[in-house]
Amino acid sequence: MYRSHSCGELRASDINKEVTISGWVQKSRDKGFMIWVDLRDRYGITQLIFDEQRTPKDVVEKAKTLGREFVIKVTGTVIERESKNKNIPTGEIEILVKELSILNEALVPPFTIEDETDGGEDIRMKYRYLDIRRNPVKNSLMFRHQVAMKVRNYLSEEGFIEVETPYLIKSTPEGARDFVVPSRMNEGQFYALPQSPQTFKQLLMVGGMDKYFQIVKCFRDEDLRADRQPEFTQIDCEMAFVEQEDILHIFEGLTHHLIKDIKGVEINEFPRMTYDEAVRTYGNDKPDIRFGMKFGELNEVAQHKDFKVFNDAELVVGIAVPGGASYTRKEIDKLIDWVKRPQVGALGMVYVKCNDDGTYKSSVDKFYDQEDLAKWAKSTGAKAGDLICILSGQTNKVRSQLSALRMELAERLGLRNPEEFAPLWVVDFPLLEWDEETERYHAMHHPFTSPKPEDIPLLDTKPGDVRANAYDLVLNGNEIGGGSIRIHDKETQALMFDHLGFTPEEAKAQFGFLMDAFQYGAPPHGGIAFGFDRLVAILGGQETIRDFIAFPKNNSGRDVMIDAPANIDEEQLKELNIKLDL
RNA sequence: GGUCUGGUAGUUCAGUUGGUUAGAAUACCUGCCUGUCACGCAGGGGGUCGCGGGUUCGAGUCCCGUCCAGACCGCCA
Repeated sequence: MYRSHSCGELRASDINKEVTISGWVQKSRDKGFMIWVDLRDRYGITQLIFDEQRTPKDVVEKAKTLGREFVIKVTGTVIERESKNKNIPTGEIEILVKELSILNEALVPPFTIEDETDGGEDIRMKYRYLDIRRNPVKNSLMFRHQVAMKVRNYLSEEGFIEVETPYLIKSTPEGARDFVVPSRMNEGQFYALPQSPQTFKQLLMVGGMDKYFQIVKCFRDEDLRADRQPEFTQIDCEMAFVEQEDILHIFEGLTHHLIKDIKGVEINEFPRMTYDEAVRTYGNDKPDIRFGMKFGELNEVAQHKDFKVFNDAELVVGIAVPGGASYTRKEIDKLIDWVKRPQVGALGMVYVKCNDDGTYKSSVDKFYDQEDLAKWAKSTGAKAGDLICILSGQTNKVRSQLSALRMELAERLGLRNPEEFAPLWVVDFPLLEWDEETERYHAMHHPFTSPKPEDIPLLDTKPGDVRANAYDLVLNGNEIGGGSIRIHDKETQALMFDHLGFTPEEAKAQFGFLMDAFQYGAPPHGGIAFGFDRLVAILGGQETIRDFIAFPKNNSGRDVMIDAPANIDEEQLKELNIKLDL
C-alpha cells in the first residue's frame, strides 16, 4: 500500500494514528539533531519528522540523502507538533517516521517548485510536468475542471445532449486557415481539422437533436497571442425551433449560474447594445462597460474653425479621462507618444485640461475659445479635473485607436477590476464585411448566418448595411461567446453564397451536403459557441489563458516540451505521397 | 508579413561613457546547529555574456546579420 491518507488531510484529530503517505519532497530542513521534510501531493503538504532519539538510525541516515522532488513513501505515527504552524491546514501535526522508502530519486529541478517560482515562462514550458506540480498551475487546471463540470451539469439539466463530432473533416476556403492532415488511403487528398463543428451541429439539428452541446477542441492555423492558441476549446451549442431571444435567454442563464456559483457574484443585468452603438460609443464590438469614458463625437463642435487637422478629418472623437487634468506636460507627451506607436498608429493627439476653476486649457487654444472647449467637455462628459483626449482621422481607424487608448488608460487608472463582472450582449452585427484585399464581401460571422428578414432587400443595393441575427456575449471587454440564427433553407443559403462570390458549382462542391440536408426538412435553428479557455481564465481572474491549459503552445505554435512540430522520416512521406520542396 | 522588448552562473536579474580578475540573490555541494516551517551560521563549486561577422589598442557594452523567447499590429468566417 502506498498511502492510507493524502498529504493534505491529516489533522489534530488524527493524532496517534499509524499512517502511510506518499508524495514528493518539497523541502528538507536538516537541523542535525532533527530533520523535517515537507511532503507534497496534489492535496497539500504534511510535515515529516526524523530525530535522533525517536527514529531508527538507518532511517535518519536515509533521510539525510533526500533531495528536492524525490518520491518517497513513509509510515509513522501522527503526533502533535511542539511548535505549530498556523499558516497551513496540517500545521498542528507532523508524522514521526518509522519507515522510509525512496520510490524514485529526482534530479535537481531547473526551477523551484513553489508558488512564486524563480523560473521564467520558457523553462517552465519546457518542463511543464514540473510546472504543473506548482499550486498556481495545479489550481488553474482543477478550476478548469470545475467550470467544465458546471457547464455540463447545467446544460444537461436544461435538456442538452453532448454529441461528439469528427475531427477529420473537409477544408473550406472561408474563414481561418485550416490545419490539414494527409490521407494515406486516399492518395493526394487531405482532411482538415475543424475550425469549429459548425456544419455538423447544424446537421444534428436536421437530425432532430434539438438541443446539442459539446465541449470540443477547435483548430485554427493563425498567428497566436497571449489569449489565442492554435488548438483551443469551445463550449459549442445549437438549438432547433428557437429565435434569437430564446438563445440569449438560455445562455444568460448559464453565464449567471457560472458567475454566481464560482465567484459568488449575482449578475442582475445582461444589457444589450447594437453593434453600431458599441462601435460608436466604445470604438469596438466588445466594449468593457465596467467603466465609462464613452466616446464623444466632436465633428459638429470642432469643425467650424481654422484647425485644418480636424476640418479634414472624417471623424473627430474624444474621451474624458477621470482626474487627468493633473497630468504634467511630460506625462501627456508620453501619452501622445503611446498613441503614435505603430501598434496604435495615431498621427497625434489633441488634449484639453478641464481645470478645477471651470476654465479649459488645450493644445489647440490658438484655434478654439473657452466656449468651444466647453462644448467638447459636454460631448465627452468631462468634468472639472478631467483630461479630454481627442483623436481625428479616418472613422474606422480613429475609433480603434481611441478604443486602444481608452483601454490603456483604464488599465493604468485601475478601472478594470478583475473581481467585477459586467456582461453585455452585442447584437445586430452586420451580415457582411468588405474585404479590401480580395475586393469582395465576406461573412462577418460565417456564411450560415441568417440575415434579418427585413434587411434582405438591401442585399442587392447596400450589402454592407444588411444586419444579421448574430450576437456576441462580451464579458469585461472580452468576447466570450458568439452565435447566430442560421439559414435553414436552400434558397437563402444559395443566395448567401452567391453574395459571397461563390459560383453555384463551388457552393455545391464545398457545402452541397448542407444544402442537400436543408431540402429534407431542416428546422429553424441557431446557436452559440463560448471560448472555454478564455472564459475559464476570466472567471479565474487571469489575463493569460496558458496556465489554464495543461500543455499549451508557445508564441510560434511550438510545443517546446515535446518539440513539435517536427520533421517526419522519408518512409512516412513516401507512404503519404508527399514530396517536400524546401 | 511587420513593430517593439529581451537573451549574462542551474534559475531570476544587475553590469555606468567601450577599459584591470563579469557581480547579486536564489538554487546546488560540504560542515555546524536541541523545534524548523522563506530556518540560521560558516565555507565552496558554478560563465562559449544566444550565435556569426565587423569597428577598436581594447567589446557583455557600439554596428550589421542571424537564431530563440515574449508582447502587440496584420491575421483569427
